[in-house]
Amino acid sequence: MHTSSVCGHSLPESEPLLLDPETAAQMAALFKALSDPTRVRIIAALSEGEWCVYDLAQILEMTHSAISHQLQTLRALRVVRYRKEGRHVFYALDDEHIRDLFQQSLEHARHA
Amino acid sequence: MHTSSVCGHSLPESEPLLLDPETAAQMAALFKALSDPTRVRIIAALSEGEWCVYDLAQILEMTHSAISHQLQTLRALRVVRYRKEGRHVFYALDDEHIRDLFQQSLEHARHA
DNA sequence: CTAATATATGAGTACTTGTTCATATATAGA
DNA sequence: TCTATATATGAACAAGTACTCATATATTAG
Repeated sequence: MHTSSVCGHSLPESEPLLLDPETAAQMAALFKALSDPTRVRIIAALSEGEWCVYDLAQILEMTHSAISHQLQTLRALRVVRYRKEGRHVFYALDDEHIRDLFQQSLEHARHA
Repeated sequence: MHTSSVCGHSLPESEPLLLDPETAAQMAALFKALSDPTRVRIIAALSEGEWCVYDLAQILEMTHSAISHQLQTLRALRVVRYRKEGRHVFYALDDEHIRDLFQQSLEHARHA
């Protein structure tokens, strides 16, 4: 009978160890923004400056619709912000943290 | 007639700007490891030390099967390594970079 | 005004994913 | 050996996702 086996290892009793589900979900949502190749490429482009949907579609060689859908996803995640100028809508990174995560993992990918 | 509009903005010609699809896919795969709340909580626990499947299931209050399936996913992504000891299989973080990404986003989540 | 351009968005669809359930394998203890 | 324990794994299923296509909206040019 044992309700909290530790397989012979000792639990650090004062430590959190278990992330509360809410924080875990929040972190997972952030990483989800970067868990798709198209969004990674969009963020790569936006880390150089702001771009309109039209140019992003050309740069990534994808349809405007596909890009626009992904941008709505990134907007919902508060990763990007936008600015209207005439017929164009310019998108830019809104969250500095995303840029850090992106850069850090880019360096890792490049010599891994 | 224009095949490379820049919406009035100038392209930094010497810059990459566009991430090659292969690198983008590689980065997306890494972030995918952290894009699920269950995996985030597993990684949170493993960042404190190694744990066997049995204990992880108790800590997260989930079935052994669900935990085991996720661990196979993390193994495939080379995020965790394992060590057999008797009936138990102890898992630990294999990739130091994951710990960095995890810690960085945890700090962000905690005062965001 | 009309026509063209830039973007947004809903529906549809193929694909992926996270879990449960049942079952299989492996090790330890009696 | 037989039984209980620890983990792994395949099938099934519901939910989510990334795209295409068609269409809608908004702005500019003529």
